[in-house]
Amino acid sequence: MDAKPTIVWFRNDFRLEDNRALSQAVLRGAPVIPVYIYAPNEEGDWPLGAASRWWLHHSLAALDDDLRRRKSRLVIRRGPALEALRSLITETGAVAAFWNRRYEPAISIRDRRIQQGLESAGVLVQTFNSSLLFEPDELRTGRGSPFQVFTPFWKTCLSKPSTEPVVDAPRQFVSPLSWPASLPLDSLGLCSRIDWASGIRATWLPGEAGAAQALVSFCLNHLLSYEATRDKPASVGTSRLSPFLHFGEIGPRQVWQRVNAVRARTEDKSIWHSADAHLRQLGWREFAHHLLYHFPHTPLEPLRPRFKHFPWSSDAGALKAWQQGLTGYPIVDAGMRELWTTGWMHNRVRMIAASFLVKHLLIPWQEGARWFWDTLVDADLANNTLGWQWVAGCGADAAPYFRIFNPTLQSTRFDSEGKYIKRWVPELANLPSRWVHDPSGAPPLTLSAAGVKLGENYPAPIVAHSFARQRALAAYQIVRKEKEYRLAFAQSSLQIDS
DNA sequence: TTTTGAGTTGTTCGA
DNA sequence: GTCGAACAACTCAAA
Repeated sequence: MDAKPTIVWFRNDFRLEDNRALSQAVLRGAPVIPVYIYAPNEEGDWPLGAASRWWLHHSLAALDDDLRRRKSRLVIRRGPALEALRSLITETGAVAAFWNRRYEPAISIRDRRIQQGLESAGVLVQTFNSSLLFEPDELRTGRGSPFQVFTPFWKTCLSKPSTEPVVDAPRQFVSPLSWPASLPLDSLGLCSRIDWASGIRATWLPGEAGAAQALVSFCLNHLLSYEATRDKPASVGTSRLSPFLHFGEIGPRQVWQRVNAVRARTEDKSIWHSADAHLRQLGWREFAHHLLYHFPHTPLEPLRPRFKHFPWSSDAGALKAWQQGLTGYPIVDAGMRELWTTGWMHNRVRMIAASFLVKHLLIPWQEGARWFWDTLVDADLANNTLGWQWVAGCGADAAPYFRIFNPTLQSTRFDSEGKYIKRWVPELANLPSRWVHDPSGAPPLTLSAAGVKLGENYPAPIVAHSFARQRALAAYQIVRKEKEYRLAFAQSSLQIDS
C-alpha cells in the first residue's frame, strides 16, 4: 500500500457524499489531506461578493466539522493556489492531488496550468466531474456546435443514458502521521467585522447537513405541488437549493436521484409534471454552465453582439433606488429588500426586479449582475450571466425584446393577497390588498387610513409604467435595426470607395 | 445549402 | 374578470 498521502483540493464541492475526487482519493488507501485554498484574485473579474464570503466561511466551518467527525480535518491555506499546493506537497510528501473540475473560464485556465505544473513535478493529478450532470464538452448539436437554445439542449440531455449513481460519503479516512499547519478560518477575513448578516444567518444553514435537510424538506413538502406554487413568492414553493448547489454542499446527481425517486413512486400525473418541471430547472443550471464554458466572454458582454450598441442610460440615482428597494413598485422593492436581508430572492421576483432595472430604467444588465453578485448567497457566474442576459434579451434563448414585464400585473397575478409585499415592505402592511400592488393608484383616504404617505414614507413610482414601456420599445428598435444600419453603412462605404 | 419549425417564465387590446 | 388575437420577428437546430 502506498503510504504517501493524497491531497484532496476542495473548491465549491464542500461535501463528503457524491464527491468523486474525495471518494477516489480515499480508495487509494493512503492518507488523505483535505485542503481548501483561498485565492480570491484567481477568480478573474469575479472575486467573491460579500454574501458569498459569508456563506463560504460557514461552509468551510461545516466541512471541517464533518471531517473531524471522521477523524480528519480541513487544512486551510491562502493562494496563489499552485504555490500553496506545491508547499503542501513538500511538507507532507504527498504524491497525488485530486480535485473536482470547475468550469468558469478564469478558473479552468488556472486549473489546467496548475495541473501541468504539478504533473511536471511528478505529482499524480486526477480531476473529476462532481458538479454537473453533463460536462460542457459532452453535448453538441448535430453539427458539432454548442447549443444556444434550451429545449433541444435539454432533450439531448434527457436522451443520454441515465446519470451516474450517487457515491456514498467515505466511512473512514486514513490520516497522515502529522497534519500540516492550517490557517485559522477567521484569518481569511470572510466575515466582515460589522455584523450585517443577521437576516442571512436567520434564513440559512450552510453546509452539507443543511443541504440534505433542504432537499428532504422540499421533496416531502413542496415538490408535489411545485408546478402550482413555484411562482408564488409568498409561499415556500421552490427548493431553495441554489446556494447549496453553488457551493457544492449538494450535487445535481443527488437532487436528480431524489426527485426521480419521488416521481417513480407515483402514478399521479400532476406530480410527474412537478418533478419534470423541477428537473428542468436543474437543466437550466446545466445549460448556464454549458453557455459560460463555450462563450466565456458573456459575463461582461452580450452574447448577441448587436446589443453592444443598445442605448443604455447611466442613472446613478435610479440604480441606487433599485438597490435599496425604493422604486415605488412594491413587488420590485419587496424583492430587492428580501435580497438585501436574506441573500436570496424568489425566482419569479428576480425576473420582475431584473426586468425593471433593464427595461424600465434602461440601466445596463451588467450593473444588475454586479449587484446580484455581491448580495446573493447563491451568486454563480454561469447562472447569474444567463439570467441577466435572458432578461435583457441579449442572451441565449432570451425573452423577445417586446416582452416587458408589467410589475403591477405580475404582482397581482403571483402575490394576489400582497402577503409577500407586506412582509418585505412593511410601510404598506395596512393597505388593503387591492391597492398594495400599486399604492400610487389608491384613493387618498385609503392611503392616509393605512398610514401611507407617498413620497414621504414610501416613494411614488420613480418612472411611470406606460412611459417606461414605450421608451424601452423605442430603445430596442435601435438595436433591432442595427442589421439594417450595418448594411446601409457597408453600402455607403462602398460608394465612398468607388 | 436551403428550408422549415419552433422557442421558460408576457402584455395589451377589444369583445 | 376572462378570453383570444396581435404584437413583430430573430435565430437556432434539424431535416
